[in-house]
Amino acid sequence: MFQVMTSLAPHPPHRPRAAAPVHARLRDRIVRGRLPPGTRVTEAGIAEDLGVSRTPVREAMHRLVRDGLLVPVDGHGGGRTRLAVAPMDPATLDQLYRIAGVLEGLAGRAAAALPAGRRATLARRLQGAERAFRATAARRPLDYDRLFERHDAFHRTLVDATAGAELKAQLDVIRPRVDRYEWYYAPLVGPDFTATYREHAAIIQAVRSGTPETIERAVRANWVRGAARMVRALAAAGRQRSPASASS
Amino acid sequence: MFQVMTSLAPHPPHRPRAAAPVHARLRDRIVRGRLPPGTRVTEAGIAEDLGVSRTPVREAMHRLVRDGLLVPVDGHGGGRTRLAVAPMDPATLDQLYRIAGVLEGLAGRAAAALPAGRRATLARRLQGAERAFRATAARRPLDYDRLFERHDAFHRTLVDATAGAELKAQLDVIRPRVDRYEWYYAPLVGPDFTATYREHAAIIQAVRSGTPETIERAVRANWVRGAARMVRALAAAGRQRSPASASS
DNA sequence: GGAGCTTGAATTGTATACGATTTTAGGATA
DNA sequence: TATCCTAAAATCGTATACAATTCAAGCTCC
Repeated sequence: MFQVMTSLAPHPPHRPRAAAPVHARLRDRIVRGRLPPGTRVTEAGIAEDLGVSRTPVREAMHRLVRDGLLVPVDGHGGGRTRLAVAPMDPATLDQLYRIAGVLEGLAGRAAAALPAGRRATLARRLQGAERAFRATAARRPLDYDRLFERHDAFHRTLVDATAGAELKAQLDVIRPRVDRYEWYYAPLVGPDFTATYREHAAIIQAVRSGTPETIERAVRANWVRGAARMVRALAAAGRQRSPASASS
Repeated sequence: MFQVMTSLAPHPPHRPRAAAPVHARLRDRIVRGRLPPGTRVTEAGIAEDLGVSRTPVREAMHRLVRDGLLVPVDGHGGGRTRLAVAPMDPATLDQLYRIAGVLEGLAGRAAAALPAGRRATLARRLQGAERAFRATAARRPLDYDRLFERHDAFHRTLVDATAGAELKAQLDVIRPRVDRYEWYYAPLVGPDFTATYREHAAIIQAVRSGTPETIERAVRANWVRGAARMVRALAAAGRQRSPASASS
């Protein structure tokens, strides 16, 4: 009887839309690593933690399963589904980034069909987003939180201007997972981002005056090569840790 | 007290997994057109109709929103979300098919990386699926239900053999919507499917001995041209109905 | 001392009660 | 007759109760 409204509004006996905030908070916790891969998550636990009943938590957890951030765990044959934070591995990373690449590539193609004025505007906006990204990447100490936002903003600028509602929705489905890998492993890839600069510049140039194929190729290359960089950095970090773990 | 167990098992007081069947049944009703676009759907109505409580219905409806088969309707500013069966229009059709094209194209690329034996097996299986498709398409009267299954089987054969789990999941997200358009408009496109035969043959040939790019192009062309055929047939049907509606 | 069984705790899935807000129908009035 | 106001119905979001199943620990028996 005492855990009601421990977290939100002052006293309203009715809190509309608790499910959305719960989903957002849980998603962020997973994406930012506060809930590491493999962590078991229970409805009652989260409900008590966030001060709401199981109902909205349940809804949020089902959405997170669809987002690919929670996965059913255990064989436990015909029983109910126990959930845990989805694992992370290089193979999944590669798949995810290729998917993001073809989807965003498809969005990019549409830039070539834009009227000249809007196309130029888009190129200018991308240039601005890229300038902000580079500025943040050049700062020391490196603020990876802000850098993540800037990088996201660059890609969103392109997608918002070119993708239809269906494509945006489709991109929204994988974005949380992609974001999680970005959040975890960007520090391993940095602090040198010249390869990213080059690829972003190619995208901007293609948007400015390229064919649909040129734009698509540039966008896809950025994602595929980004994944490769990340996998390489991951393997390097693993090699570094490997001997240490053998000695201890 | 009397509407309990009006529909399912003999007497089990507990029906595990009511949500999944509800989702499946509702999805099929929408895909097959028994719930036409624009139909308003309420939790209580479906619950009574299927003989379960609102809870699993609510879960199913939320999934259907994510599937894009139900959409929030009405402005009604800050209120709750009223749901209706999503509308259908040529622009959405085009977007969806392009998305399916790039995703399945990405899957197809992986066929080129298969060991020679499995690659040949896949080509043979595709050939078999295509043969079954053509046989069904040649029968009169045309059984569009069966034809739908055969067509689906061809594409599934490719995807199952080449796509990773992430890509399959991504394809599952748009499949219901694509299926709905197929179901509604395939009869308008038929009964001549020679263009589809040609494109499928190109896919099989590319899978047999093409480069990743060749395969991807063939798969994408099939989807993009399929959408174009459907939009054209739709416009033709509209032109036919248009004068009639003006006269009546 | 070890293996199998039994009981209890934990957890999910479903049903239902309740509150709040929007929509809509009906009536009164200008 | 049209419009505005009022009240009731409809509907969604949340909380909670209950059923059922699984997992684990402890106990008994060989």
